[in-house]
Order: sequence, then C-alpha cells, then structure tokens
Amino acid sequence: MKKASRSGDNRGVLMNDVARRANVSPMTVSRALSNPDMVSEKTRAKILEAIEQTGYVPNRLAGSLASNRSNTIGIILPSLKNSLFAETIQAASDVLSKKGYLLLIADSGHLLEEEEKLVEAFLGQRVGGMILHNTLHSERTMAMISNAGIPVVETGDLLAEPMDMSVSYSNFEASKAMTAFLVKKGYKRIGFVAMLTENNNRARLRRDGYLAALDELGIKVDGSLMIEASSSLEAGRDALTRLLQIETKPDAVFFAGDIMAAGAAFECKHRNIKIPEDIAIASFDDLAILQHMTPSITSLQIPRVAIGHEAAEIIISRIEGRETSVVTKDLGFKITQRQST
Amino acid sequence: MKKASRSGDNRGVLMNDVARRANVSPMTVSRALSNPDMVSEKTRAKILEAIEQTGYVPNRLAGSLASNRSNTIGIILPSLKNSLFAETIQAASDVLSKKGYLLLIADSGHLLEEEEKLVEAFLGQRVGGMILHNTLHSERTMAMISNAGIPVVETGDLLAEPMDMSVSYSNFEASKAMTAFLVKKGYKRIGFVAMLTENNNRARLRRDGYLAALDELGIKVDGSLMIEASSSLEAGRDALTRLLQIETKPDAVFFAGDIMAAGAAFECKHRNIKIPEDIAIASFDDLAILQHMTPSITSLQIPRVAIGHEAAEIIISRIEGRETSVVTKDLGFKITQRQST
DNA sequence: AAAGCTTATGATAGCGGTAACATTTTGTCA
DNA sequence: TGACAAAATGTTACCGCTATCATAAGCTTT
Repeated sequence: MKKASRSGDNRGVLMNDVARRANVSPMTVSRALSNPDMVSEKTRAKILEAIEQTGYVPNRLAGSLASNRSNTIGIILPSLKNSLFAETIQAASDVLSKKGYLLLIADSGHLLEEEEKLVEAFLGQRVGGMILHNTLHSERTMAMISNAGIPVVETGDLLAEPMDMSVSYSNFEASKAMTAFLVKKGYKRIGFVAMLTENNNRARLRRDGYLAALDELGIKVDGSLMIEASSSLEAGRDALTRLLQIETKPDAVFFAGDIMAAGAAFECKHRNIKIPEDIAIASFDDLAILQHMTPSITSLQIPRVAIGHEAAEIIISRIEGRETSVVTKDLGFKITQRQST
Repeated sequence: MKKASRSGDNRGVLMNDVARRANVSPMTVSRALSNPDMVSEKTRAKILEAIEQTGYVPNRLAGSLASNRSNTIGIILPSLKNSLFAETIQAASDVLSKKGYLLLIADSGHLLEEEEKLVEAFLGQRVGGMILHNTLHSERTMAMISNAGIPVVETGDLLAEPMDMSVSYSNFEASKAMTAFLVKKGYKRIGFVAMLTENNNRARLRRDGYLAALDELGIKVDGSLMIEASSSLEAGRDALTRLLQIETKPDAVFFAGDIMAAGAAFECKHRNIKIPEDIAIASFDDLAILQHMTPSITSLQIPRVAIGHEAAEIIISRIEGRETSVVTKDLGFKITQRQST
C-alpha cells in the first residue's frame, strides 16, 4: 500500500506534536501525564485538550526504556487448559489493571525448560515483576531472576525459602488435613489419586501429605490404593475404575487433583455406585460443580482468588518501592464437608 | 539498598558489553540475534559465547522502539471468570509463543468503556496485533484501532463487516440450528434461556437465532418461554425453576449460555425431574462435564480451540507481511445429540 | 521593591537497541 | 592476478520518551 520508508512512515502522533499544539515543551507534556501536580492547572488543561484533539497515545515502550520502569507483569502457569487458573488470573488481572499494569501471560506446559525460555522472554520484555505458579525451576531460571532483581512471587505452594516471595497455601498440610478428616470420619481404606508427579512439586506434596496423615494416625499405607492420574474428568473416571478393581476395595477416595473427583462421581452414577454408602469421595479443589452435584462433594477450598489478588498486590507494593518485609504469605485452605463423605 | 543514581544503576549487561567481548560492533551482535545468516559462522559463534558468558538478555523494549516492530499481541476478553476462554487462550498462546510472540491479556468485564481503556493501553504498549472477543465497540475504540493500522481479529461472532478481520462461527446460525433440531425432534414448547443481552451481541444473536428458527418453522413465539440469565450454574438452576413455574410448561429448554445447562441438569436431578422424559435439555456450549453427566447433554460444539489457533495464525501472517486476503473466517459449529434430547 | 523561596517550564543528553548507508573483507572469474 | 560483485562488518543517526539540571516565573517577606 504505502512506501515503507523510515521518514515517510506515519508512526502517529508524537508527544512533540502535542507539545507544539499546546505551546509547551515535550517535557511538560510528559509531566502532565505522569506527574500532573507538577504542572499548572492551566497548562494541564491545554495539554489534555491537545491530546484529545490529536488522539495522542503515549508510547510506553519509549517511556519504559527511558525511565527504566515497566508497567507489565508476567505470569507463567503450568497450563492454561484447565480452567483452574482462571480465577487466579482474573483476580491478579483485576488488581493490576486497576493500578495501570498490564498482564503478560504464558504457560510452560509443565516443562522446566519452557519456563526458562518464558522467563527469559519476559525479562527481555523488561517486566516489572513476575508471578510463577510452578515452584520448581531450572538453575538458569533462578539465576536470571535473581540477576534481574525484580519482584517475583511463587504461588503454587507455600515455600519456606522462595526465590523471592511466596503467596500460597500448603499443599502438604491441606492434603494431610483432608486425609485426617476422612480417617476421623471413620473410613478405613482411603484411596489416593495423585496428579502426575513429574515436574510437579504440588502433586508430590499432596501425596506426601496423605502419607504423613496416615503415618501420624498409625495407619499402614497400602500402595495399591495410591495411583496417579492426569487432571481431567476422564482420568478421574478411569482412576475410580482402577481402584474398584483391586482386591480389597477402598471405602473412600481422596482425589488430590483438579476435577478428577467430578469425573469419579460421574462414573459412580454411571455404574450405579452409591456415594457415600458404597464409596466416599473427597476432592482437593473446590470447583463450582462439586457443590452442585448430587450428592455434593466434600472438598478443599483453595484460596484461588486470594492468591491472585495478594500476589499482584505484593508485587505492586515492591515495584512502587514499599518495602514489603513479607516473604511468605500463607493464605490457608478450608475443608467443606458435603454429602459425599 | 543501593543508590538510585542513573549512572550508578547496574542495568545489567548490554549489547555493547557483548560486542566488546566478542570483538565486534554492537550492530553485528544485533544481526547475529535477529538475522543470523547475515553474520559469518565464526563471528556468530564468538558472539553466542559472549552472550552465554555474560548472561546477556536483549532489551526488547529498545529493540521494538528502534525497529518499530513489536512481539506482543493483546487479547481482550469480556471475562476471565468463566473457564470458557481457557481453550481459546491456550490455543492462541501456543501458536504465538511458538513464533516468539508474547500475549498480553485483559478482560473488559463486558464494559465497552473498559474495553476502550484496554485497547488504548495495548496500543500504548505498541502491540503488534489484537484479538478482541467482543464484537461491540465504542466509537473511540474503533477509531483508535483503525488509526493504529495493526491487524485485529474479532472472535466473538462471525462478522460480515469486521473492523479488520473476523474468525468465529455464527451465533445466530448455531442457535437457529439447535432450535430447529429440537423442533424436528418433536418438541413443541421449547424454552429459551439467553445470556444477559446487555452489551453482549452474542447473547442477542443467539436469541434472534432461536426466534428465527421458530418463525421459519411456523411456530408461534411464546414470550413466557424466554428468559435471561447470567452464565453460572446457579443461574441455570434458577432459570429452570422459573420455567417450570409457568402455566404451560416447556417440554424442552435450550440454554444459550455457558454452563447454564449443567446447572439446570443438576436442578432436575435435585427435583427428581427426568431428562429427557419430563423435560429435554440442550446446551449452547459443549463443556466436558456435559458429556459426562448422566444423562449426557445435547450440545453445540463451538470451535474454541480453532478460534484461538486461527486468530493467532492470521495475525502473525499479517504482521509478517503476508497479505491475507481473508477477512472473515467461518469455523462452523456442530450439534452433538446426546441423551438429554 | 529587592531578596529569597517555591513552583513551573525548558534544554540537553541519554535509555538500548536497529535502519540505512558506508566501508572493508572475501570470493570469483576473466 | 587484477577487477569486481557479494558477503561481512562498521558508522552514524535516531526511535519516542524521561532524568537531570538549568532557567524563568510567581509569591512571600520585611
């Protein structure tokens, strides 16, 4: 269409154009935008009018470059497929956009090296801070982050020694608590369905919590009651099916991963197995469907929204210079007993 | 901690440092990174080594500013709360990150003025392209976009006259098809639960599709069979309850919004209403749970993944200069008949 | 009304890269 | 082997904005 010559390109309205129109220097325009109080009311009005008239949109790349400040925050999740992170993202996004920050999002597909690449890309983009859901990182990832000196929050699990900051709940404690809850309810053979543990520390911690609870309560662990499954309805159905095939069936199953419990419940209905009479079911997460199902399903409420919220808040605090002594913030969890146990 | 003086600040390793270490000019380093073939193999090796040693991470803000090219794409959704967009986001993200683009994400909360602000913020960030799910925009939004001259894809509905490009399916046709399907199945009084139509063109189009089908098939519309509800399980249950209270009850209900049908199915189970004997249920979306429920629920399959995929592809094509003649791409839909009808 | 402040605005020099053009090195062929 | 094109590298200016310091304008104060 148009010649692509450097000088000829219309790159749009510049701060300079606004300045000329308002009869001030570009610097004053800059101030009017980022430090309104440093500019007299009259001048500000002139400038705003000029902006309006010209349709000027400040170039934040240039701004960030010059000021060495950025208004983007990066978030890396292990996956976007599951809706699970939706609430967290939304919460973070709410807080951030309210304060004028933009959210860069990416998923690592549970791969450490992919996370590494993404961290590098985000740092290249000079994000002001990062939220990482995974708590397991490559050496280089950690080196790059510590080198960058930006605030970073890890949200996947409560960390005693985070790279920088940790905002979460304890997967171990949560899992342990639910297991103990089931034991106290009188269940004797409690099955455990873990998420895939490869590269997923949360999955391991949940499994460890289950084991710790049994151990503490003096119950012998039966390996055949423990299996792994991916996070999906199908996997949940599958897992249930498998557990029903072992010699001495479980009287309760604790699904320590996303939406698997719902899948299992569907499978029970399908097979006409009564919950909780024939088998009790408990879930780690607390998706809306779990409480709407018949019977409703006992589950652990994870502070998804709070995590997004707090992570964003804490990063902003740090970016804006408030010294946050907080390094680790435990947002807790809650067990909601429902009809399934 | 440290003095915050401009010169004193350690802003990290610069291209210059790498250049010196590799005994070349910065420009050669730049080329080695963005146009490897323009640099001799030997030099490239030296440079890569220097980069490795120094841990240099190119500043893309500076790069984008100088080259007037950006590696970020923005996506604005009406909401992140529902998981609904997860698949689309993931699909887009996959394509984009594979090609080295980063995804900026934000939600407008179904508000046109919020969308406007976000578009401005994205343009300020000089995104290379944008994906907008909403198809209704403020005047200024459209002005800004046309002015920016970047590729923009609207994905919420198939548009005859998109601002720039449209990648989607026809909400109207889909809704009409499902309604016709129910009619053909022999249902006489088909209830319709719409999403909230305010600021939501898709909601209106779906309603219009329902009306058009009835009209075409010579069925009189009964206003009492049409209600609006927000997108949630609760709202679905509620809607069903309301429809069961009218004098002449519907024998089928078409839920034209996200997850409402699942809510309705739960409510039926709760009230011991048989599906499809007492009432048939059809859903607009096709979430995994719908096919796992008992009975499984007839629904419309929306090309969520394809939309994200294609939208991203087409934007990249345009950014990279390939002239895409495509303006509107219809990805279609599919009705999956299940036990509920 | 001049001195002494505070407040508002301007001039200048980068931020860290890349485009465009200039120059050097290398390779090729008569 | 000299001439010349192609390939590799360097030089310079500038992308659009902001930090910093300098200057001008407004306000007290006595």
